[in-house]
Amino acid sequence: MNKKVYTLYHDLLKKHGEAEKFWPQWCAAKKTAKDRGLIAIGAILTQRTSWNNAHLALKNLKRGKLLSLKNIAGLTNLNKLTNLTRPAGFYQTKPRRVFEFASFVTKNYINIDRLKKENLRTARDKLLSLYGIGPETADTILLYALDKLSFVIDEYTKRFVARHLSPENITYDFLKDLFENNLPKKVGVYQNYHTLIIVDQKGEEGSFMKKL
DNA sequence: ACCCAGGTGGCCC
DNA sequence: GGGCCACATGGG
Repeated sequence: MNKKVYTLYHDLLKKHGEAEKFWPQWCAAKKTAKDRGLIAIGAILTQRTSWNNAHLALKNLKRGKLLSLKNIAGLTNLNKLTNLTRPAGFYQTKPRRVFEFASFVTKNYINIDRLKKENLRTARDKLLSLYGIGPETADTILLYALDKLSFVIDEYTKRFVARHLSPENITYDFLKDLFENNLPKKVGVYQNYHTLIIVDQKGEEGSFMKKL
């Protein structure tokens, strides 16, 4: 099973090509602090929600000048944030989750580029300590917003594993280790692999990195 | 009128 | 530590 993890990656590459071609505007080297904030906010908004609905909420935030961690952290109440993110559902929890994350970044790091400089283990532990950020959202933020070496285990990854591998167990940490222990330690590989797993199941349009 | 979608925290045992 | 459950919205 071990060797097969990397083999499957090459199969996906052969079938779909580099995932980066689907989101060239967000290649690691080109990402701005704004992009990183947007990706992190999107990661929270898409929890248990179709990307289309999260996308509607992101467009509302952009229109309302709230697609900004600093602006969100500066809010005195959550009314506007709640109304703009309503399409993403869970209006009683998601706005608060976004606000808590934005406050965490601005209070402790000033901006997300400073958080990016944090040690991976420390950053992950701190993200996990925040309200509404569990392992999947933390890893999504780490891998895509901060370009850190942290593989994402989501529903698509689990289906992919069930379909192509026969893991001893399917706990989050076991599957995360399965990928991380059998791949080159390269952020580009992690990002490409995870994105291709999704593209393989639902097509390019469904990619998390769809242009806003 | 159903059913589903890149989870999470709060229960309960 | 694991198994349930509520949570909200828009699209098929």
